[in-house]
Amino acid sequence: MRIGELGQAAGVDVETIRFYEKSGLLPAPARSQNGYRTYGSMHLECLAFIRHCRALDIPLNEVQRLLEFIEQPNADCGDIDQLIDTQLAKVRARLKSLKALEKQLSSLRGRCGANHIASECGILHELVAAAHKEACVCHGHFEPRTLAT
Amino acid sequence: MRIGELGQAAGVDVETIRFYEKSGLLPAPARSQNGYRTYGSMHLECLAFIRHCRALDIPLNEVQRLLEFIEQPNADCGDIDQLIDTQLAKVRARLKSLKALEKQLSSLRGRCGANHIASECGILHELVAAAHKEACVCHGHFEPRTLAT
DNA sequence: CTTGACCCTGTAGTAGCTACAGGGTTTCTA
DNA sequence: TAGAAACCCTGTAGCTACTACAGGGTCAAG
Repeated sequence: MRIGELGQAAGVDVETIRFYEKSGLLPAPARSQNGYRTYGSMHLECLAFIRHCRALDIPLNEVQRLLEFIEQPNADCGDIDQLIDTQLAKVRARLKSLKALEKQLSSLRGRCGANHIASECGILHELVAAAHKEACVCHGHFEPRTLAT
Repeated sequence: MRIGELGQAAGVDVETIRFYEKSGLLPAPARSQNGYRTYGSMHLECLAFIRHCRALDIPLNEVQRLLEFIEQPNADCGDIDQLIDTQLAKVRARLKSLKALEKQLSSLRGRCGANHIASECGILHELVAAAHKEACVCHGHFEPRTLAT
């Protein structure tokens, strides 16, 4: 099948398919006489594998490694456990920081309940006040990245 | 103070500071004779404001708008509520999808508890099996993006 | 024959930084 | 004083994972 059909079958953009091929994830397929790519079911399964791993937020370079493991059934798979553990840790860390963020935003949201002009906006006041505290060098540094990963 | 001092005071990279100036968020400061930037406390507060909003995952274009509101105290601030609401909704959606992701990864992790070769890896088997199901066109499409936002 | 859909390669853009490259200025130490 | 290291400048490029052109070729249907 041609690339459009593959895309339809896997629910993936043709441009994404070409991207994966260029990235080395998806093997380059045979070409027909007019230069069009020609795919079989093996490519469809490979593409589905990639998309499934992406759904698990696994970075492309790690998906690459998993694909290599499939190619080499006798390789040691300790790294696969590690990979999933790493993903799990990342997800948990993000959950934690997002919960803190939700809490803060909710609190901030509670500061303004009705339309009025900017000078009376509780949200703005709070943001400015927070910045003022942070800009006071005797209070140390607020590390924003830590919170919002 | 010079850019390095400002960066130290706010806990921000000098390159990020230049980036913010270029992006129009941070006003361009005066320059000394040698071309070095010269900052005062107003810049420090502005920078702290930006970083605080970033910590709340507010996109830079929205931070820009908030800064404009501060400049125009008589402007209507209905949009600020909207902005925080939008952020809250985004955070909640992400929390939801990450929880589902954590659940899936935990389940997947449970499939492999000890070191063995790749052909015996429960994780790999599960990933391949999932891809096989997905690659079967009669089962419809699995939309990965929906899950992993 | 024409038109629209599909295909091709290569380039560029997204968001928010971060890291050079190449060169000028300042500060400190020997 | 000289030299080295730290700091400063502008401009460019890279990261991740796509996504969207631009410009041109191919195919199928009307």
